[in-house]
Amino acid sequence: PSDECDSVLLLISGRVRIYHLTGEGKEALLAFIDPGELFGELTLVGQQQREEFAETMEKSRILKIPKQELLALMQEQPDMALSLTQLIGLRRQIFERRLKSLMFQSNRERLIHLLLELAKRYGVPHAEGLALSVKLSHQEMANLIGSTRESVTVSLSELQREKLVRVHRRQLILHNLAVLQGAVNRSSEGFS
Amino acid sequence: PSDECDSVLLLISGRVRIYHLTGEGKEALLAFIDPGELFGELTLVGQQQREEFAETMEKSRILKIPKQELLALMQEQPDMALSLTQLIGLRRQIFERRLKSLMFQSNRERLIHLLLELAKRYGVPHAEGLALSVKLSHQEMANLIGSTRESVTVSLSELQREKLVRVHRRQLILHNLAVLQGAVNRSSEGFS
DNA sequence: ACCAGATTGTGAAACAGTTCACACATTTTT
DNA sequence: AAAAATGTGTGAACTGTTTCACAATCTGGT
Repeated sequence: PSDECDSVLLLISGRVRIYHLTGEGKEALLAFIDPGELFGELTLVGQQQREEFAETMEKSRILKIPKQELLALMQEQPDMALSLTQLIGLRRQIFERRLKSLMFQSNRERLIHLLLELAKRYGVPHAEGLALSVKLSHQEMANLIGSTRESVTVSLSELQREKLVRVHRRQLILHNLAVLQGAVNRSSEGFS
Repeated sequence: PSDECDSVLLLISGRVRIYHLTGEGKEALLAFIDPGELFGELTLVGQQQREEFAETMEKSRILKIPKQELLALMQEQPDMALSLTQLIGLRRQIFERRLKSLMFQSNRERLIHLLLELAKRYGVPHAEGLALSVKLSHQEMANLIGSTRESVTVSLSELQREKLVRVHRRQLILHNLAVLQGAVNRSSEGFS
């Protein structure tokens, strides 16, 4: 934050974490950026100052795109404008869902919600279910769901005991997507 | 939700609440829509099904804009596309901030954060500070910050005792914006 | 000005989650 | 293959928040 704010960033290779630091030094993890993804895109909608930190997690190559150029491009190419709108909107949906999950759900439910979101993005087929192609520490998961390392450890072992999840060598495998879904929704499956 | 999803809504007059129901019947209040504001706009970014409920809080007039028409308009008028992007992005920022606030802040801090956000949107000058032009019950505030009615009552009276806030006849007056800000930020005021 | 309904204040008990502290295991470095 | 660093498991004490229950108070409608 407090950095200039006149460009959008495109990650070419590597990995970036977007996070925010709390007063008490806790870290609220907001997003991971994967290669080919844009970030810092809210500068386009008039954000004057960045609100969070971005940090590379490994050696990364980043392309800086001046805001003005991108705005000009959007003017000329309606399709470009549309895709950017979609990008922003899609991420907004993700934040909205996380917000709902955080508002009234228990620690365990929030963890399940996280696993399901990760599955959408990083899920790869696997003999025993769906494997996640990212390796996160309990601490990182805690930072994603607004909880503590210890609580994640507990909830996660609980899920393992219930055979809903397995952890092999730091890799997560979700066994029963349907049951996990059910454990989180319990309502909202809409019936008008 | 589970309703058709091929149009964006524009509120002409009245008031709308956007909310989500938890499994245990709790209500997560996501947003208020005021006259002149769009809602249900995420259908533009490919949302196939609505994820939350929208309910009028008073007699309201609503204009339904078919998604196709709006998309066509965006193609023709780049400015239109841009404003829509901005709308979506602006609201995303609000959700992001709420998320951060929810992640690791206490009940009291979340309430303060809410008051400050409300001040931005509904604040009107007042002899003793800034008055909010909306009247919310404690229950509604609780539903906005993912807490309970009783906790809001307690935190709010605490703030009154500290002379940071006053409630007149259901109307909130914030006395000391700066102190309230400080009570919530405590960090993140960026120093690069 | 009244009454009915909604909203607010408050305290005791229960609970979920955090914190702290330390043992144990796994991964990475040299 | 050690050694160092990082990550995980677990229990006891503590804390903040929720829940429940009820009294007190506002507020809008007639």
